[in-house]
Amino acid sequence: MHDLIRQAEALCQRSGMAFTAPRRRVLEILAASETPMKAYDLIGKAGEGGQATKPPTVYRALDFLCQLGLVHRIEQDATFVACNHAGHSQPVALFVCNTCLKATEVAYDKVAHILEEAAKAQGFHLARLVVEGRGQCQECALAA
Amino acid sequence: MHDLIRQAEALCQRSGMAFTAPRRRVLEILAASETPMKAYDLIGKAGEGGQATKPPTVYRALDFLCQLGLVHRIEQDATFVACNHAGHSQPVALFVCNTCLKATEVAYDKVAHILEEAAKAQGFHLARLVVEGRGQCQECALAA
DNA sequence: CCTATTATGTTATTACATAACATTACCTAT
DNA sequence: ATAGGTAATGTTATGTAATAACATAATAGG
Repeated sequence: MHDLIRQAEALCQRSGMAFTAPRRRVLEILAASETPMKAYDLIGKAGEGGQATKPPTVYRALDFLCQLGLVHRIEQDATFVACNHAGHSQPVALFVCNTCLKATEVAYDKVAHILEEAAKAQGFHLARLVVEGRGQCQECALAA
Repeated sequence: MHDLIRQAEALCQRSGMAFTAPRRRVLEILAASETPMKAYDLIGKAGEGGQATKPPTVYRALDFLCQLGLVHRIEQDATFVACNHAGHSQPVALFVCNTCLKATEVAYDKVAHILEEAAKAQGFHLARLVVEGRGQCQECALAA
């Protein structure tokens, strides 16, 4: 979990990007969270000493972290989650449990490939792909 | 294009649901649009005689139409598009062109299947799947 | 040290969506 | 026919998500 912060530092160093205080705080909060978070929950906690901060501060940090692949945005419900496989940004699918709300991250190379082919068959060139699911995770299924 | 309206009528009749005026108007506007529309564009046009109406009116109609599979919500940018394959709601992927903004709908049974297997391998039971893409369509690629 | 660049701070606003409650339309059982 | 239930719409207000626009500060390269 602190791994993620160290990886972020390393990644920024290599790319010549600044791992500034707001970026660090947003990533720390997300990394510490069990579940994906809404932007305004972050806004309420990402200031100095856990205080509230302003929306643009958080949204800019999120944009930055998403571009680096350190954070993923879940489009279905506009939430954000820290990435497990920090850095090496392979395509991932995100499955969110309707019960515990935790997100499971899954690599999906083969699927991406099939979709690219399907798109290509229609002459469509894919630049970005979003694959998300909702359902029930194993733990919650067993608990039920 | 009026096909879609007729299919909607038939579908509602069969299911015992009412194809009311606001639902019809929202579907008509979406069916006539080349590109996916934002909710507030619909709110500006879905009233009697093309006048503006209130948000809940439109959001309720959209929920209804989405549940019936007559309309799809594109999660990436919170837009709505009329469905081509009205009624028989097989899973679809939506590819949006960054240039002309039109959405291409593609069936993806095989992909859905693979993803279900991938999820199952982690004990995750998928209830809903979102597959969306961004890129460039054939026409815009040729025009460039 | 100056200046271009990159990032943050700040204020205000725009865009997206729903809660809560009142009202209307329609069906059906008596 | 009509009372009562159900499903849908109308209405008001508010909650939630995101960005525009401009000012200020930090930093790196010449």
